[in-house]
Amino acid sequence: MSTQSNYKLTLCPMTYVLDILGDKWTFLVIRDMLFKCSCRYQHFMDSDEGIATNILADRLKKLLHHGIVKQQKDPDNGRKKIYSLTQKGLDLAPAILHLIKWSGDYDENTLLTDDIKKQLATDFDQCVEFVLDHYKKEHRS
Amino acid sequence: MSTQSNYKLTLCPMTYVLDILGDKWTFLVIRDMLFKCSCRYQHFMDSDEGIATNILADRLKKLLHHGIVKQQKDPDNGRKKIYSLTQKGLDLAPAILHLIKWSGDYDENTLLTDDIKKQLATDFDQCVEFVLDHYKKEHRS
DNA sequence: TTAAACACTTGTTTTTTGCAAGTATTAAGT
DNA sequence: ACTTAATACTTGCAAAAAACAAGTGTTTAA
Repeated sequence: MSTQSNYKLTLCPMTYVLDILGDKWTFLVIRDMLFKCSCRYQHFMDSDEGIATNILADRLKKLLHHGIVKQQKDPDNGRKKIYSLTQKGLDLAPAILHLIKWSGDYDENTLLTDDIKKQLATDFDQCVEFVLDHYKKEHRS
Repeated sequence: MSTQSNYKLTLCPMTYVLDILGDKWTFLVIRDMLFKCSCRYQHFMDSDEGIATNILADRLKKLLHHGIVKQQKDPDNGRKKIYSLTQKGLDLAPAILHLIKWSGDYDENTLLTDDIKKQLATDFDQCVEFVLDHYKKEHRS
């Protein structure tokens, strides 16, 4: 970062990020897709955090509109819709994983194991790779 | 990440993160501290996004309570309070910078220069270092 | 000792969320 | 073909949170 002088001006705008992600439920929907392989409406509804159905519908619409999530019909059952992450959505993985790492460092009731905390600390990029590979594997079958 | 089997169970909990950061204004306060060297109430109030005073007071209280921000009296002027980030707060820098990088990749109206985008793409860790060094430098003077 | 700067608080309106119930579309069974 | 059920939502209403406007307490400078 050579142009030290004006990094304040150029680095700080977050409107785009916050318009899309500045909301707990949006984050949780993406988390469910990335880590729990949720891909259907009911999966998100069943999540522990208990999202309301109108909020879920709203957030999915927003995520579709922003091209973070895509939707398709289940070829085996036309009643079902399958939601999945686009590349744009997958590119959020490092940021989300960083937040998870952070919570592992500071939440005294974290559910992260010492093993995983250690891997996040020493091989962060590899952890991201692992998560993405795992996601792609699930979405081929 | 060797324990492939149950990473879903162990990686996904984000309650701690979202209780603290699952809110647009909290994020903006931290952003202002990290990138704009805001350290006083009025700085945050003056931010472009236009936070309301009661919301700002609430979020600062929350951030103090969670140990992300600390508060001290200005030795030169007892009317002023100086807010600054703790190590816990500074440790959010990589996650926030990742989100900024992401917005640079996908926001067609991004304010990030090509130069900075390139540096974020090729030397992400160095960018984090730079931001943290810059912060520490400002908070010594 | 008065006035003004700074960091808030309080009260009210508006917006968003959470909850419960209902609806539209597709599919499966008879 | 017709009924029933599954899935993915929508709608209406009460409660919570945010936005807006105004006021307050403390410190300091004149």
